[in-house]
Amino acid sequence: MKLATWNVNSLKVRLPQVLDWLKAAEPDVLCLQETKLTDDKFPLEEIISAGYEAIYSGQKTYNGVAILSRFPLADRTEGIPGFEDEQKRVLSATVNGARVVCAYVPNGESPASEKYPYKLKWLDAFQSWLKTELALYPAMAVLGDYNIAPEDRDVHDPKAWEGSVLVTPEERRAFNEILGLGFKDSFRIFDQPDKTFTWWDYRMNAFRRNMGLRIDHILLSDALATKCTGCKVDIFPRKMERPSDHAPVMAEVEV
DNA sequence: ATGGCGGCTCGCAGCCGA
Repeated sequence: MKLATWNVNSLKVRLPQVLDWLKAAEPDVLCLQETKLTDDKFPLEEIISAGYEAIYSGQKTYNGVAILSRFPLADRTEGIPGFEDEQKRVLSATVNGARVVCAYVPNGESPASEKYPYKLKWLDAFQSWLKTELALYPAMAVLGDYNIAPEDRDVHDPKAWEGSVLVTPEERRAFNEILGLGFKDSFRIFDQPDKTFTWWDYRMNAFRRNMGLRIDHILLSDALATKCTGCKVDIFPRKMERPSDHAPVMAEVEV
């Protein structure tokens, strides 16, 4: 089963690219973030025509998550139970015996911003909830835009980024606490090319200069990680006209 | 060098992203 994640930065704008990528990459499950669509605007017909079913949790202008799947999606849940949040950032379902969580972690803006403690609180609630979920669902995949570059090798210029949001010790600690529950960063199970990133700023020709960060991740519970046969970032969509600033990531598990 | 680009909106300027 091929599991993928992609922050599309507006599904309205990126729908043609998403449909093209489904054909080219043939994921069985695709988690989308930043759909920026209310549920009544979700392009369900087009997704179904492409051979996928979909669940979605959206809002106007910001955030919004969706899961597309070639297999039936069961037991849909939305958000982090017990964590009050207007922002649509989490959606989960069971697919082919695996529990799939699609997450859009808050950005944080800057360590001085009030959005930064919100991000840390959010991550704390997310981690607590994942702990209880993992006990219920040993075969679990948590895919999404984590807005955290876990290590310096996930940053094009660690010195320039030092102290910035996405790379602070607190955010990295939160990421490692999730791993500590019993998850593996599927990308790091395998040898990977140096300077592999999933996000590049639209400005300053950042993509052409590969000035990027690896902030989109596929975490697999230990039970699924042992069945993982590969994980790759696909930078092809980032090269297209009017791209998302993020590239998709895809992992394969034998189930 | 705090800009840059691109998406959004009861738009024509200001917000948010990362």
